[in-house]
Amino acid sequence: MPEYLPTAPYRGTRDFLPPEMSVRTQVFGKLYEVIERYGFLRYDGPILESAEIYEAKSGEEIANQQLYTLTDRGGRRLALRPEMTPSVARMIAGNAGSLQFPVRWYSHPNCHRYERPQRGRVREHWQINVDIFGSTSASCEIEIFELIHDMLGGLGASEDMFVVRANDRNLLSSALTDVVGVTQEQLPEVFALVDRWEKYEREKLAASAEEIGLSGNQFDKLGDVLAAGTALLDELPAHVKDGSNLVKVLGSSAAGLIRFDPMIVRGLAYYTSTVFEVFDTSPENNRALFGGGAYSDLASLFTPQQIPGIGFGMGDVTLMDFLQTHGLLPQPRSEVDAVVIPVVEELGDAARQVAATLRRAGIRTSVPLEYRKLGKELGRADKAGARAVVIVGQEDWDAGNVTVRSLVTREQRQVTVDAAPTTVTELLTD
RNA sequence: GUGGGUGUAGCUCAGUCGGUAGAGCACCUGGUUGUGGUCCAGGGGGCCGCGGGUUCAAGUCCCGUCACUCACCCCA
Repeated sequence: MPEYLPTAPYRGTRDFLPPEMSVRTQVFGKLYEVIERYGFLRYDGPILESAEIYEAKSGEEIANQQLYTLTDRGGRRLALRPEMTPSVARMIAGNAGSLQFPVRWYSHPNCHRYERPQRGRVREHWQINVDIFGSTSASCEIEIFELIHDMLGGLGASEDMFVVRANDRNLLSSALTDVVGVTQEQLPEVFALVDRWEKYEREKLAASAEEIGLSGNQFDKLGDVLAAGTALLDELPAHVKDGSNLVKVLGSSAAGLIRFDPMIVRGLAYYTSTVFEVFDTSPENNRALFGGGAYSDLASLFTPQQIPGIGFGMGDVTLMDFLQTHGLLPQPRSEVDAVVIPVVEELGDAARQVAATLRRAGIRTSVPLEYRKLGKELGRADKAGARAVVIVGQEDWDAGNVTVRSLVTREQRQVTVDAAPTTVTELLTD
């Protein structure tokens, strides 16, 4: 008995069969269109990168536990990219001399992380990355927030289906040190505590706070700060607020695009000021849909030139969950619009000639690759999603005619060969 | 890495007290030599995840293992 290899894809990766691929193509095609409407240009890069570029900035978890690494034949340590930001930082740094900043770039790479798969998380995901490099203006934040709303809106989402929660790490730092009295040394740990504030029960949070060295009083004050919303801003020093792009956004006509939320922190180490996460408002998807933030000096690994930026990554897994939950997934496209069927095997050549005229008219057309009886082919054409067939029979063909039949209404018409494309088009546009 | 759930036909699943492997859908053929979706008749398909144990006998009970899945950790 021979041993066969498994047909299932590698754990945490997915095959995209044509129906699913069709849905994805439509969804992402729409997103590309919206993004490009803002003037963003698409780029791409290698899936393999030097492992070093992830070890400094991506955060310990990704580098130590989630990175797929390998050594090439020359002994170089490589990694499958777990995210796109270090790659694009490398590209920007390497080409900074010839770019006119600020630049708007986007990409749609597949990224790999070695993790345990579950809802909203796999080992290979496709992530749309959108970034603006070379500007620290608050207009960048505003444009990114507008774009997020337009992207989700373009997919059919209404404003009540999602919320953009935004924070500024500098505002939070100030609140923690100036209002709660957290020391500089405690700050990273308190950030981590804030990050899980919503997930843990109060006792668990209190225990963590005590471990960090916060008093009971400070812990209560921390809770007040995180729940304060925009009222928190009144308690912060003027120079901190003056330096915050997010405060500028909140004072602009774009304020309605976001909800200020001191609880948003995000794990990635390179964010330095604005951070945001987009949440599905339906309870089934409690995880953040996607998120991003601003960084003051992303390319420091590659160049002394300081290049700031802001951007976000939108993963396909959580996005598809969101669209499915809200009934926003498009239908897969049919295989073809029309099928040309020869009634007898000898008319196969004639059928191909007719099909060629339909294709020249832009009609997606197939001809059966193996001869079958007409009745069978009509059924197969219908199943393939064709809405029209062209029947090529001996008597018709001898007279220069074919029969065009609608698979929807069952009407059929005898027309000349030359008139077939127009007749099919009429049926398809009805 | 930790914990729970589930593995039977291509898909969804049933399988009682351990006693020869089932249904629906899908697929193929015929009824119908140039007209499909309905209907009728027939047919192909199974290492019951894998390995071991108990038993006269295991899809069923026990142990192990792998896979899938959900949650934790973390993150898109």
